[in-house]
Amino acid sequence: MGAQERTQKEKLILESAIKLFMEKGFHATKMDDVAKGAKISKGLTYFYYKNKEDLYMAVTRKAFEGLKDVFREVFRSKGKNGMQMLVDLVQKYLDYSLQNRMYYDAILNFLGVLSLYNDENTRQKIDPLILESVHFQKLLDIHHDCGKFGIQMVSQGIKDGSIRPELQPEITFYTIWSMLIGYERLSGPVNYENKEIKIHIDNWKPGFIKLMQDMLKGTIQATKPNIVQGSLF
Amino acid sequence: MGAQERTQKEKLILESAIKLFMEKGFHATKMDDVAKGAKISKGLTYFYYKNKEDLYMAVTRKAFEGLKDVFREVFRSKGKNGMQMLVDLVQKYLDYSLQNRMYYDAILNFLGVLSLYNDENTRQKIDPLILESVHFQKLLDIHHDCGKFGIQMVSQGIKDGSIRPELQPEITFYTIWSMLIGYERLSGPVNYENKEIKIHIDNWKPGFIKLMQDMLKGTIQATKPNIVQGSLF
DNA sequence: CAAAGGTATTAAACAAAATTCAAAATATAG
DNA sequence: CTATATTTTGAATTTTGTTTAATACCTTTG
Repeated sequence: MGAQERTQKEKLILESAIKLFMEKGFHATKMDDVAKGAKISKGLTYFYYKNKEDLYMAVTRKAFEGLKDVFREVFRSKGKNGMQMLVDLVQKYLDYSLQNRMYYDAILNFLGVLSLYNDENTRQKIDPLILESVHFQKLLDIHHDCGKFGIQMVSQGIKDGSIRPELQPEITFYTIWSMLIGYERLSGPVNYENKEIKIHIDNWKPGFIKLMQDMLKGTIQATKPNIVQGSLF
Repeated sequence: MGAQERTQKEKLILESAIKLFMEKGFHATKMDDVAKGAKISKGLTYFYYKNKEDLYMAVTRKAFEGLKDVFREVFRSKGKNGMQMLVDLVQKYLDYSLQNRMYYDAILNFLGVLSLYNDENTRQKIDPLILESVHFQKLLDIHHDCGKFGIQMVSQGIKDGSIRPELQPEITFYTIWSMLIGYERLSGPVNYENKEIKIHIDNWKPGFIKLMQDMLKGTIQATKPNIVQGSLF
């Protein structure tokens, strides 16, 4: 069996895992089911993936690679100034995170682990199986690349004058990324008491993007006031 | 044994669980250890908590109650306008999330579950044990209360003129909350290649808060430009 | 006060699922 | 075509969450 066939099998297992994780989530998915889905024996999954955590890291890697594609695609697109790139990024990022919930859960989980990893005092709290995974190492790079793309977009915006010059690219980009991460967690319909008003992704997103733009622009042009209108409290 | 003694035992178990979750995390903590820590038999933990998930929900509840205290405390503090309240909230929220990492993980996990819960199509993907937990129901209320506090702060700021009037309180508050959620996930030292510059919580936070303020204020007063200085790309 | 009934507690049994392993099948190379 | 390495399997093992049957304890009441 050549390396091609090997990766072939690896892919089969990965695809089975992705399908099941999407349907039932990580914990409800049994290694038995993954094997069945890939039409192999359970033991063989352990030949290609060290353990369930390693398999999850492989899934996470695929998820984060997809997100990195979003960053790259936006960054490579021609004829946009920095601000336009960032608005575009926000749109596409949110689309990706909301349309691939399981993937995004995986990314978020990785970011939590990363946060522990970057601090020597907390590193030992990470499940050793995660650190042993080859995919974890790759994820560090992918995360780094995304940050680099984003920071460059802000820098670009400062250079071309679409973003106010006193901003620091790193801090600014990380703040935007923070917003994006939280958005997905909070989105979805939220009911407020017996009132029928819901804060829903569909009517929240434009306001969210506008706020981000306001944050980056030098001057804010006031639109018509909108005070109590539509407000619950 | 009266109700007091009962809650006494419940607390003992909860405290043991919290201690262990903080030290080793949820998965690495075994029900056996929890029981040992509370100096009771393993079986008894199942008398007071239906299952491990239920116990985790109890921990999450304690975590979210602590966060709600932060919201309430800020909201009740006198002599502040809306903007000052929000800046205060951001400071205290980040302190809380960074000083209680395990608690915050639990809250974030709950927010993820909530996001599934609020959408009828995804609700069935939630582990039934979570939905059965009494603590889950309480968490819905606590989450709601936090939102209410935050939205009221923004409303207050619009009324007293410290926040620009065209903003919608709900959307604005949820956007701020998004930022806060993401901040914790991204914080910690991040290394960029061989350069020794790190984006660290300590030097990121002031810039983060400034950006949030800029977003809410009607006019942005430019400070001295800071373009390439300290920027990596 | 003693029997009855409920509540709390334990230790052992059970079950589910991840992981390991020894043996068998298959492929590859000399 | 034989020897060696790689792949694959199914069963054994282990770990750990959960259930249960038996026991101790406490409270009420006749």
